[in-house]
Amino acid sequence: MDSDGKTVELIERLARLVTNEGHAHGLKPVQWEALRYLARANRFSRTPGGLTAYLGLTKGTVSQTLMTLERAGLVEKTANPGDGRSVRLDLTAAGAAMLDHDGMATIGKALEVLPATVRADLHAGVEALVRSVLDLRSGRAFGICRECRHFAAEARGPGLHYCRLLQAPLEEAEAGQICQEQEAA
Amino acid sequence: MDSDGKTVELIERLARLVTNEGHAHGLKPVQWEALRYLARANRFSRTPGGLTAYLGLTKGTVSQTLMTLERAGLVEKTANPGDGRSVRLDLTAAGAAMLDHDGMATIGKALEVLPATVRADLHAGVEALVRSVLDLRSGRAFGICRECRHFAAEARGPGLHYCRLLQAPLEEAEAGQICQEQEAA
DNA sequence: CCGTTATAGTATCGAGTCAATACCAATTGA
DNA sequence: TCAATTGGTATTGACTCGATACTATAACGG
Repeated sequence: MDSDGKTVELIERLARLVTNEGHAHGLKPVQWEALRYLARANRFSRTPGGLTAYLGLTKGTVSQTLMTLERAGLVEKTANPGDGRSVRLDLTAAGAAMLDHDGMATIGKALEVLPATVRADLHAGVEALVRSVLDLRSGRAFGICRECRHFAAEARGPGLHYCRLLQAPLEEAEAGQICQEQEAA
Repeated sequence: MDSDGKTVELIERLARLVTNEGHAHGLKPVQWEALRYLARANRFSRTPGGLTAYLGLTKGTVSQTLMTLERAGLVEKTANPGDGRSVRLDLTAAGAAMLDHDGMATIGKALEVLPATVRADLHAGVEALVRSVLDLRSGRAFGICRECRHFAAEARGPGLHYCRLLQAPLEEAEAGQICQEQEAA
């Protein structure tokens, strides 16, 4: 029981270490998170609303963060054809290049040093914990498209998949991105 | 493929979930971290400098946060006898009571749901990772007094320990607190 | 069709974080 | 004794963040 308390303390500490990494290159932790999200999310999820749900913040806050990133030339907004209310977000070349200097690489390096079994256990444990927290909070999983129950593999020919929920064709590359709507198969 | 990369993404997500918990009762995430630190740290470490090292921030920032907490009546400052520069920090009764509403309990709840083996593996993994990151960054461990190489158990009689580094007697309760100076035995 | 309601996003405000810089007072030490 | 170090505060500017209020587009129900 108190072992759980210790675990919580360690997780708290780890979280602080992670946000500490987020102050490189004049950006803020949340701005890095936004860039990383936009690099990983599919076109249905690269919107202010998607980012808001991912970060668990209010839309006003996220709107401000995106304005800052747009002013800095790291993110581009384009109107969403088909829904005049919605905005499509994309990393600019500068935004993508910025990710090469992502401080989270430090965490990756610290991970590499650990024995393979510890890494595997850690991965499984964090995955289970994230799922568990999201459950408690009824948050979205933001899992990978391919692992979704709405995903129809090769429904339109070789390498041409389909999303039954959004009724949209999916290219091979998109199947590996994260999606707002994802629900485990 | 890059299983480590996925782990880093999960850790990033977990860190975000943790900071999301930090907005209860009108406090900010960092303020909660300060309260938790002050509840766990021994008297040698309950100073602005100790908190600064723990959080990995600059001393100016921490000074501001402490002023806010002091104004809110959650933290008390007293002069440190023996060193006129230093300030001793203590939780007030209100500060200690505030910790009963700590949002990190949500993480603890999410943890409880997991199978015991997963919890144990997670604990070991996070512990190893935190250590590894601190190593890379040459940060202090802030481990528990009793597990320090400067700790002399029962050096002054039953339940009366001693710190060889600070040359100070330690009561039983203090042996379980975290310390700024801690170095693994 | 038209009005109601829901959805996507922006505007503004106030409190606070945060790094950077500059600063002060007490301590250390050559 | 007088410089360097250490512990902490003050100030500034950019930004986060929740709250609230607002606009515009879309969906729906009669």
